[in-house]
Amino acid sequence: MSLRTLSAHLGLSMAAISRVLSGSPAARSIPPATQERIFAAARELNYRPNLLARSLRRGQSTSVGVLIPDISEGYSAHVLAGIEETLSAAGYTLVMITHHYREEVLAKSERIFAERAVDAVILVGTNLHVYGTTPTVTVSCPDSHPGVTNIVLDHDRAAELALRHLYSLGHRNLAVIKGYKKSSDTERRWQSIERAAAMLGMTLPEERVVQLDDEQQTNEPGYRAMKKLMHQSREFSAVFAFNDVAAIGAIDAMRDAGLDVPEDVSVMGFDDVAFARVHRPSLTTVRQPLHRMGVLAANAVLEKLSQPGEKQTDEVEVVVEPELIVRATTRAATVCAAAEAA
Amino acid sequence: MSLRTLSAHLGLSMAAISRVLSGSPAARSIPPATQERIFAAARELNYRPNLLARSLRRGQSTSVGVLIPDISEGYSAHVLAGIEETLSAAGYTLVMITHHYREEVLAKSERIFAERAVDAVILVGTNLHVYGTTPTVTVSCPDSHPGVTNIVLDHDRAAELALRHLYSLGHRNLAVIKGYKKSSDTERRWQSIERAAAMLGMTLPEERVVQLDDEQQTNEPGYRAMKKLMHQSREFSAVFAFNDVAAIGAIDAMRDAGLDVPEDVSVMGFDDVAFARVHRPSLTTVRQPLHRMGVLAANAVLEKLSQPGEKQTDEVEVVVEPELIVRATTRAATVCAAAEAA
DNA sequence: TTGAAAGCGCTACCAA
DNA sequence: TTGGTAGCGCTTTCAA
Repeated sequence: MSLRTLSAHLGLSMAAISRVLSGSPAARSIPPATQERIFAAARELNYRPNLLARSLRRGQSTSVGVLIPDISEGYSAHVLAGIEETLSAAGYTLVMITHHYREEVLAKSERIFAERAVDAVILVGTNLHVYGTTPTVTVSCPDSHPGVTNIVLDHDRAAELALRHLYSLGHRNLAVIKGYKKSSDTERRWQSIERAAAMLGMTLPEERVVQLDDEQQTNEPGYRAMKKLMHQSREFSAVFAFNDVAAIGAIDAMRDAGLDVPEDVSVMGFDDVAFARVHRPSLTTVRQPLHRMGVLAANAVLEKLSQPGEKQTDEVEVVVEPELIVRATTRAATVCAAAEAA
Repeated sequence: MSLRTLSAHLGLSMAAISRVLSGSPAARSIPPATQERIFAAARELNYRPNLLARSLRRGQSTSVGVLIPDISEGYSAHVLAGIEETLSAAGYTLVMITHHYREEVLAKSERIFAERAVDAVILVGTNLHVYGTTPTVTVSCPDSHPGVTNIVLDHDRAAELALRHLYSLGHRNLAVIKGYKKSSDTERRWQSIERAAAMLGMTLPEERVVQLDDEQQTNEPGYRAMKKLMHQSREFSAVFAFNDVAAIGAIDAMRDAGLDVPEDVSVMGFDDVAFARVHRPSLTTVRQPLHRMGVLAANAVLEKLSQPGEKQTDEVEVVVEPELIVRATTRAATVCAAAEAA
């Protein structure tokens, strides 16, 4: 079922039919009666324009490349859902690549996006690679780049919310589980935590800081990190984990070591993924509006595509606000821990 | 950077270059020296073939349509990850549509897949819609269809594993939370449960059966279902939930009603999604090899595409085996419950 | 061993 | 108001 067949069937030129069916402005000069006839025939013969051909001709594919670390759980999935909803409602298709932090995939992504002629690229939780002149939007990218819109959480605010909460509960000796070194938020978040700690007069000695050794979205990296932390120090009454899964892993490790959460130690997660609320004890955490960040990224792409030619060269940051979600893993520092701090 | 520019640059015909770069068999008759020259130039000038043009010409797009209920958590995400890994390793791209069980989206999906000229379609957890002659693979589709390969769990075996486990712990009075009515596994699973119950001599009176009222992947539908169940009957010592999130919702509802799991009631989940292990108490559940089901679906697609012409007309079922994962939410029936059953 | 040219299905320019 | 036609970038047949 191509335009040619339809044209033969209707006795009209392919040009006329194309104009009507693709909603071209030139269709205004075609009488309503003819238009109706065309629509009817298209419906009846079940005609679907071939988007490959249209894309080739128009030089745009109505598709957007999306590069994410993973889909199977948590962070990326929430963002991706927001992106998918928004872009597919606008008629776009995603060319999705998951990289699992592997260099080869990241390198190959550029080639794939170029071959598929995507109109724009969205990078989620990934350090920026080069995509030439393709309009680019990033989510949680650590650095700014000319012409790139970056959707980021206000990490300073997030760290402040978390630490103020712990401080107000009497916690002075904080331990931190930093993110996996390749995760895009790791450095930025850490700097914000240092700043907030300094502001509140909380110290963060080296032995109370550990780092996730894997990006794996299970509790294991958090479990290992906590083991290591407890080996280095016992002088903490609260732990701030890089994300919710790590927090849960940490809780498991402490339980196995005979420590109760929140009785002995308070734990703070990050992200507020779906199971944070469902976990027992339910997780106190800092919510990132992940779904909305996906929507914002998609909208930024759509905006860029709606005004072609206007090559922006300055970097734009869209900052979203975190939210403190207080649940069951944080409570007032025990007398003992408070005494230590004094 | 098109073939034409490359051709001009090399002083060779587009035909020759195309043959070499696309790995056509006809390239064998081109001397290695020339081939090397072509590869070098392509690399140097950063040439990427336009896949839109190639697809148009070849009549195949190296893309596969994937229709899933949702991406943000659990079931679909695990399957999707398996599909994505396998197909992207084979050079395919996904055209992904999430339908959230909405009829309009399901209807529109056919049009989108046709327009994007996907080579095949994979439907996950979705009742089959019509995709004409496009090679189709389904995951957990309730019915069989001519020419369609269906990847399914052995539900009879799954129900038997679960019920035998509960039976062996002394449970006789079982309650069941059926799946959301639109979920593709609901009916099939329910029939298997009835069969297994009959086999073991366990009864399933109406008042001990409830149904999820939403497909939402949170604990709320399970919470509501359990509330309703407790309103209808208290004569059960074990609950078999349709999936893990529902099981967790049910546990919450029982806790709020003063019942302890597993002390008073045993709970059995389904799927073994990531947080089932992490939840406290950790969930006894029937594991579906979701990731592998995704891989199998993708492989079935690749196989179909590798042997064109061979139109299969008989339905093929690929049956995968469930696995009983015993954790902390099931234990021996209390004396009281056992006495009631006697 | 290499090249010329047709044509995949569509859109957009120019002409009528 | 409508139609003819060139051409998007590629592959592949046929000819040399």
